[in-house]
Amino acid sequence: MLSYLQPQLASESMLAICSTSSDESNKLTYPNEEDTNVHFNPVSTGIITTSSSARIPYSHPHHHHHHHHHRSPVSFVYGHAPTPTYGFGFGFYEDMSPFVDTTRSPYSFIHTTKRSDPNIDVKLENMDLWKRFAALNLEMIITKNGRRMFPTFKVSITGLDPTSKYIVYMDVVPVDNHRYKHHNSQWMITGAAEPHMPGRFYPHPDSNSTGAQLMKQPLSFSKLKLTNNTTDQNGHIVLNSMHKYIPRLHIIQAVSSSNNDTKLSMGPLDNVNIFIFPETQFIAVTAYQNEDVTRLKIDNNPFAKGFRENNGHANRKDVKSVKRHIDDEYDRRLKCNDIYGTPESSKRCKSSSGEEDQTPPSRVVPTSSTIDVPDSTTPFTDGYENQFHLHQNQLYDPNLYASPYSRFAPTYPFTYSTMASMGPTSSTNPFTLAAAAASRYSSPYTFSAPYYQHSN
DNA sequence: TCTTCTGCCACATTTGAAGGGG
DNA sequence: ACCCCTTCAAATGTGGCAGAAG
Repeated sequence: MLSYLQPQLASESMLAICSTSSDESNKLTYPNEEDTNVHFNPVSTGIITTSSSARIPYSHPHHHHHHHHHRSPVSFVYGHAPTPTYGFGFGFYEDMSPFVDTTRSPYSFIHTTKRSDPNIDVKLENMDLWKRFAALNLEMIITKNGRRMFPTFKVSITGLDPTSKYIVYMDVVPVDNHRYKHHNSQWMITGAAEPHMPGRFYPHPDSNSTGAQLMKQPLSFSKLKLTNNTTDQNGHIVLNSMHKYIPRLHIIQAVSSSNNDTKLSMGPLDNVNIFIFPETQFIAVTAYQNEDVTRLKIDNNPFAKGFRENNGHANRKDVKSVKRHIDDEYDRRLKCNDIYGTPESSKRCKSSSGEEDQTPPSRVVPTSSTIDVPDSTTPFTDGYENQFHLHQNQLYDPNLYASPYSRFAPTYPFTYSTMASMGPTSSTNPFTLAAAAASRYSSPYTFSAPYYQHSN
């Protein structure tokens, strides 16, 4: 492995990252049980953050003494998630009781695989909604052409270097090695999982931005799509139906190329930060299994308003009713038009980014975020091709990294065909490289080594 | 038989081009 | 010319449903 690396990158840190598929390396990357002095106790009164990711001090395997100042006063317990035998609980909890209601737990564990910059913190924006779904066992529809996630994965980031540029992207990885089925209103395991198709990474539209820009407003991954089409050519994330997954957020600090200020490149893999929110776990399905999940989606997803009770499908085949509905819509638009003069109403009537309307119908007043939150997707050109083109021209300097990683790329079967036609091959695509990098310290099947943060 | 998947549908939002006023 | 707002229509995002597929 070492011989594949360019000299300047064949650092000790690279060693640690590249070899983590083994148990030995896990001990290097994660604090092991000897490092902890607090045992996980679910009955404890300790309450930790539930809306924000916990801070995990990262200690370089070979430089512990250099990084002690990064350790937070919080103690951690390293727990190996037991293999769940039934239910849809969250890892460790299944040890104690099946079908855990995650919303009642005062704990939240962070399932992070790497956090190289301890200053970076990430908060899941719509945590309340995620938790309501998690309590029901969230299902995400996957389709041949790709389906968006709902709720939308939306985060706000703090602690970035304001002037440095970052690459921010998402992927979705298996939570366990099981295939599930829904039977008698319950999820249960039916067998072993199908192999996961790795390497599909979704770069955030604002990825080519400075830390200041990225921290300015929440980052929404609303346009990410999930598919079950293994031959997908659109760069969507490929999942297996009836399998359990969790999204991951990756933040990589970019490094300026020395001879060209406008080109940036992914830094050493040391700069990778990964964040996982257990509340965002879901089972991929081609059709909803639990009607409570369906109901909650309909009630909160603006695109599904047509299925809401009072204007919903009970009347869909009633022509008169449909016409009346259309007239109502016309009236509504007229009203909207009527009050366009006031700035406030103007904003409300303007198109919003959709996921902002996640308030249940019973809740009348939207939060101030409806008005204040900028649409982070504005500069998005809505095409992976353009994104990669952007990276090719402005962000990614192939000369800097093509060589060390090109040896890794062949281990990844997937290539962006659209990307290939743009110039760089999969071996020089920064996101393919990132995928290879990420997989080296976190194979989807070995990442069941969660941390449970426990307040002191 | 049973479970899972697909295509099409009605209803809704979003987008972006075109037009108008300042 | 420019910018901001409005309008409008096409594109796109939803879950239901029936039947196909396995």
